[in-house]
Amino acid sequence: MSHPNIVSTSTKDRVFDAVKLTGYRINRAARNLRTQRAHSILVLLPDLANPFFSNILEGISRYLSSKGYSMLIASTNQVHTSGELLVDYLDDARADGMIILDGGLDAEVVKSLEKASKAKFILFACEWIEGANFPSVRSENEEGTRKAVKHLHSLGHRKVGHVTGPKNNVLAQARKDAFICELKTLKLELKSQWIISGDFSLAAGCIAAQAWIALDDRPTAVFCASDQLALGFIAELSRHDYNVPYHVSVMGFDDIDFSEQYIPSLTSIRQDRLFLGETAASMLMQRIESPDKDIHDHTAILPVSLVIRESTAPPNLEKC
Amino acid sequence: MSHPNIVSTSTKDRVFDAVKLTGYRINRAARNLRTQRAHSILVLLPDLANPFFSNILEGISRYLSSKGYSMLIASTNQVHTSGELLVDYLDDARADGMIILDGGLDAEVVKSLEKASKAKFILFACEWIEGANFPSVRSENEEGTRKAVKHLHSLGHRKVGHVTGPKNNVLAQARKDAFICELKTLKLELKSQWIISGDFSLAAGCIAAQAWIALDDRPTAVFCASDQLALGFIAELSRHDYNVPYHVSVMGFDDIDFSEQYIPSLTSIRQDRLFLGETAASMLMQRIESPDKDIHDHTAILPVSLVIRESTAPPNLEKC
DNA sequence: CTGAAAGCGCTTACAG
DNA sequence: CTGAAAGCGCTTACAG
Repeated sequence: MSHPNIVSTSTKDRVFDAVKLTGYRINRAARNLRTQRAHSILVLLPDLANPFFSNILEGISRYLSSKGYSMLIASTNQVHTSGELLVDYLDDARADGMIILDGGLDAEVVKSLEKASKAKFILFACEWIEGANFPSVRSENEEGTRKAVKHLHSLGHRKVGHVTGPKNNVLAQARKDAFICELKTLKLELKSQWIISGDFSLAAGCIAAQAWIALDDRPTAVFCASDQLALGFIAELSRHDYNVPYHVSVMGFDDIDFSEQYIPSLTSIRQDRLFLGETAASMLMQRIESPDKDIHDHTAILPVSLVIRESTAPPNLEKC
Repeated sequence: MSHPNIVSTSTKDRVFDAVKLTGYRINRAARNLRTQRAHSILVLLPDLANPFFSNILEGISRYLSSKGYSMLIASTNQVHTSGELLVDYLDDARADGMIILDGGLDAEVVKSLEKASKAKFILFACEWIEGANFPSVRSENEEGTRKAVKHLHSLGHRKVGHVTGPKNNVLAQARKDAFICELKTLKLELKSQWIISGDFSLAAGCIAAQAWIALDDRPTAVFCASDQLALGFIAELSRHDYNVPYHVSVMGFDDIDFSEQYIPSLTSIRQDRLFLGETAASMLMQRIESPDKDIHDHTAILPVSLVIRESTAPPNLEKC
């Protein structure tokens, strides 16, 4: 049955008839043991409860199931708290490879992954580890940030602020650096208090809004490092009777589903998370299925696009 | 190593020393083959991209990893489109059991699951199949609906509408039936056009809002079968310059993260999805680990609670 | 092209 | 309490 084309037609028919008759189902545990393949890969999320990852999972799962592979899921917290080692998934033959969506792994864990016997089959998606040499798939964070700042600039904003993601997060860092860089390119002023620290969450967006309200000299537009930040920011402003985009324009990054339905709907930078998942899965599968081939596509950077909605508008100079 | 307590201490030490020295890792494929257990369970979602399920997954995953089990994920669409059979996961020894979060499976698929050799290890969570005999875990849909209607009634609303979930969905049906029933109990009027068909999505909420706007005699409060519906409903009303709760009170069901941050924040019926996931996993594991024991807890119904926020208020009679 | 044998790495029962 | 043997159900190489 593994190689149906090398036997005669009559034998093939007899075999397939017998399969139907007896209801034979292959036993994957036996096959996995014999082939030394788990025929499954592990996807590691920072936090299973975060809906941001749903679409990426969908993309990964689609690709894997088309190749007959299963998708195992774990979250960083759990692996740590349960005392399991991440590298065990590879070493104990539970998974043939790993897609890691968490760039915030402990240095110690990263080290153990780097020297794992199956280190070649570890790939980062969305986030990545600065300094480590794992292949990765990510969005155009810099270009997306430039698009955001340019959009606000083209609306007439000259005082633009930024709410960052969590300190030490690679995405947050990349977006913040690109933000500062683009402001310089456009020769826009940047006061240090216009950069407000956050952490990608709704709650952090609320706190950032309070910081914005407390400023003497407020930016007329704010680029948030995630949509959730932006949504929380807008919500808190609204509670203090500030209107978006009338008093301040607000942008996010990600374009999650809710952004379109929020009031006001949110201008954002769209990442195609489904495609990101599919790309990650296909890159990893390529390595697993042809382990000897030298593969050159080490980092895939996927395009993002500006989605203009109601939360950004020309600055309302009289009010600011 | 499977039974460390039946050997002498000295032997035990020698074994564990050797394990450390050689870096021995158990091969799970071999263990799975020998024990005839996959040590993993499959979670089937209707749609991986739907963030509603994230917290349930987190709950399931926590419980499973505490028992040394892995979590496999698939979505109904994919299983169908890839031509795989759902029942194969059980039959080919990939999974020891299944938690199904989709009550909308084809009758044919349900039938194949019912006569599966491992049918005892299939459990429904959140949704369920009317007429089938699988164990299930669900929230108090009826009681939650009663709490919602009572809340609106106690605010003074006498004309209460409902936006339903998808036709044929068990949750939608349960909530709609309970809604009609509670209105009768409270002796409230119910016009047939006050029940608006939806499908749990943001987009359906928008369409339902248009239907509400088009009514001659509008309900002063609307109970939506999901938070996403309610959020879409509010968004669309806002685009037509209707204010919630001033022109109409709106409630949801689920209490998803965004509901707290929406403008206005959403009054809802809270389901503890994390706990639901943990309960489902624990019920299933009990069956898997003691297959001979007769287990009586066939259906677990978990409590829900009313969360009052800004989207509901006393009716504004002059405006309606 | 076909059939029988070996072996993947465990666990379990059994003999000593 | 300890050690050696059998076997889970496949796949792969090998002999016919």
